[in-house]
Amino acid sequence: MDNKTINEEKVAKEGKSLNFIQQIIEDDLKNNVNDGRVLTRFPPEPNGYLHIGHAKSICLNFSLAQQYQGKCNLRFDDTNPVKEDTEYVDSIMEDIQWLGFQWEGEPHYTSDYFDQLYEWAVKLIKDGKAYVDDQTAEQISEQKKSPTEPGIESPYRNRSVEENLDLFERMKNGEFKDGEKVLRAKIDMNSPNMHMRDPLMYRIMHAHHHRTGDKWCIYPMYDYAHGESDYIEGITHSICTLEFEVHRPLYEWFVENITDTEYRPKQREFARLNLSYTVMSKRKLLELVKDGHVNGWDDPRMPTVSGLRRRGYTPASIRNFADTIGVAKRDNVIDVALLEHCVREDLNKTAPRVMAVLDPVKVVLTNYPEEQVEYLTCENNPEDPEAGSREMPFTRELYIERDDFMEDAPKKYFRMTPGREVRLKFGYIVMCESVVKDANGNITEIHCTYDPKSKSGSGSEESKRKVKGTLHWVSATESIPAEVRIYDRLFTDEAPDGKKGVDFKEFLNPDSLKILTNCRVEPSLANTKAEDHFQFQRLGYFSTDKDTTEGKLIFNRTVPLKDSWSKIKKK
RNA sequence: UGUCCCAUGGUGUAAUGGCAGCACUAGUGAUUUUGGUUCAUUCAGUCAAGGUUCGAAUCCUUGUGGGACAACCA
Repeated sequence: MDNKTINEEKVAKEGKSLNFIQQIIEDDLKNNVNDGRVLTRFPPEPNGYLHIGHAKSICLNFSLAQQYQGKCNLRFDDTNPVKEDTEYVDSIMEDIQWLGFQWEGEPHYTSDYFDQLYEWAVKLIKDGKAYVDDQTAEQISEQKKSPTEPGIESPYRNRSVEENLDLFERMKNGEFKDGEKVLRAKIDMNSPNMHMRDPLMYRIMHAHHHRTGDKWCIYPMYDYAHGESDYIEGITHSICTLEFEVHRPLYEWFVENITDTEYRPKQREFARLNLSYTVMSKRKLLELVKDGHVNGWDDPRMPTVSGLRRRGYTPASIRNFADTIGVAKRDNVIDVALLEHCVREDLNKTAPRVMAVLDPVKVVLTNYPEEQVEYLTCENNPEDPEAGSREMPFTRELYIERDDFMEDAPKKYFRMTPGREVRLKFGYIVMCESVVKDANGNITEIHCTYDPKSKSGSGSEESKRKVKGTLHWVSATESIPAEVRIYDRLFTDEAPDGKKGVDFKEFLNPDSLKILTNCRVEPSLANTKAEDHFQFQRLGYFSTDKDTTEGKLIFNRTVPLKDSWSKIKKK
């Protein structure tokens, strides 16, 4: 498929400037660094579902590869068996492909490299650059001291190579319990960079690994495994988020001390995505799921890839979003309005227009023949001439939106009110003559007359008459019932997790989900399938939910249309 | 009283010593059988002080502000 985004086209057309990572790559290419190859990688830990922040990283890594005739690997960073599971492996692969990307060859796993990593650890021991420490986690942590004071060397730091080799092998063979021993790199306990104060390389974990089973009871730490894995795969540009910046010297130390070639993978860091009105940390998202504030990881209010997908976001809109927000090193909070803009921009061009009435009130055309069903031609998408048209039934009894009628309307109300003409989209001009109310004064029926000569597209004088309002509608007798789920932002505060001492759940929006069960949609929607996208005329973009069955249609509102009327109304 | 990173309209991002631009948001107007779209248009920015230079958002110095780092997590 063509993954070119709107922005990439703009770059080509306008010669837009490069982000700092593209500049680094172009410099490397110019200097023939690593033979002018570009190989990036997306390295998730399979311990949860992907969110929009991961999507940014995915788009970055895969797009860079595409742009520079390179490749992008997928590598599952599975060095901690107690947190990881194949369930996540599968969902991650599905999300990446749904976004429109394909990794190079088979997926890789850090666990594929456990043998090699072990061998290199042995080499580091032999070179006097690693040692086995018998101390507890607490002791080791204490000796590291704080960033402002020098650390203390472990009493086991100067064990002989032979003893270290023997102990490390016995660690591997399962002779010790969890926590009894670790392997540490021998670097510098006085380094101002805490990560260089003899970091752990291996810990003992008698745990079942989702891929290597019970083969191993020692597992490498991220810092040791990541750079070496990049090295094994021949990654040229290892792009990660800002918090790993201080890890970089260690990343380079590990690669430097096992290689005898010129090649070096290059770690570079960019600022992670933050979205207003959203939390992004795995821990908090998990909390929302576990405590039942949302209905699972793919709840349409979640910022997960699967949640956005179910909400009705398209892959193109997310790719475009990632492109539009750019890549830089300063901390940022992107306005969710930009995400919403991106999906409207895409759906406006692609989503078929249909008629749906979410809060119906009955309209009776008193001068329209009973029993008559007339089929009106409706344009599927004014933005896309190729989209064609469909026929929609028009009858004496109709439904319109309760919001679209007012008994005493202000001047600027361009909808139905007694004595003012409005057009029913694709149909006739009608005028309200009277209303019928129940005992409580609620309107139950609106009686109108229609102008038979005003039919849309008939070419008559009356059909060309301008009236101020155009309403959407469905036939009362021919339309079908549906449930519509209206979503609002999950949090009421711009920065729900940015408040010290306040739990982010304090800011949960109690009205983030409204379920409307009384909706009516035009009959052409009878055969809609999950993940179909529509514009409900005048209302917004909607997507068919996966819970839809033959007898029960369910739609999710992706995002409402921009609405200048609600702003006028407030004034 | 450490090391590292960062600082451009409300938000995000460009300008690589030479006209501070683009997008989103907000406002206004035109078009419109969607109060949508589209088009036009307005508001709004270089953290501060000093230095180098013909010329500084950009280079230097010193501040100020924000962030990361002290998991047997990644």
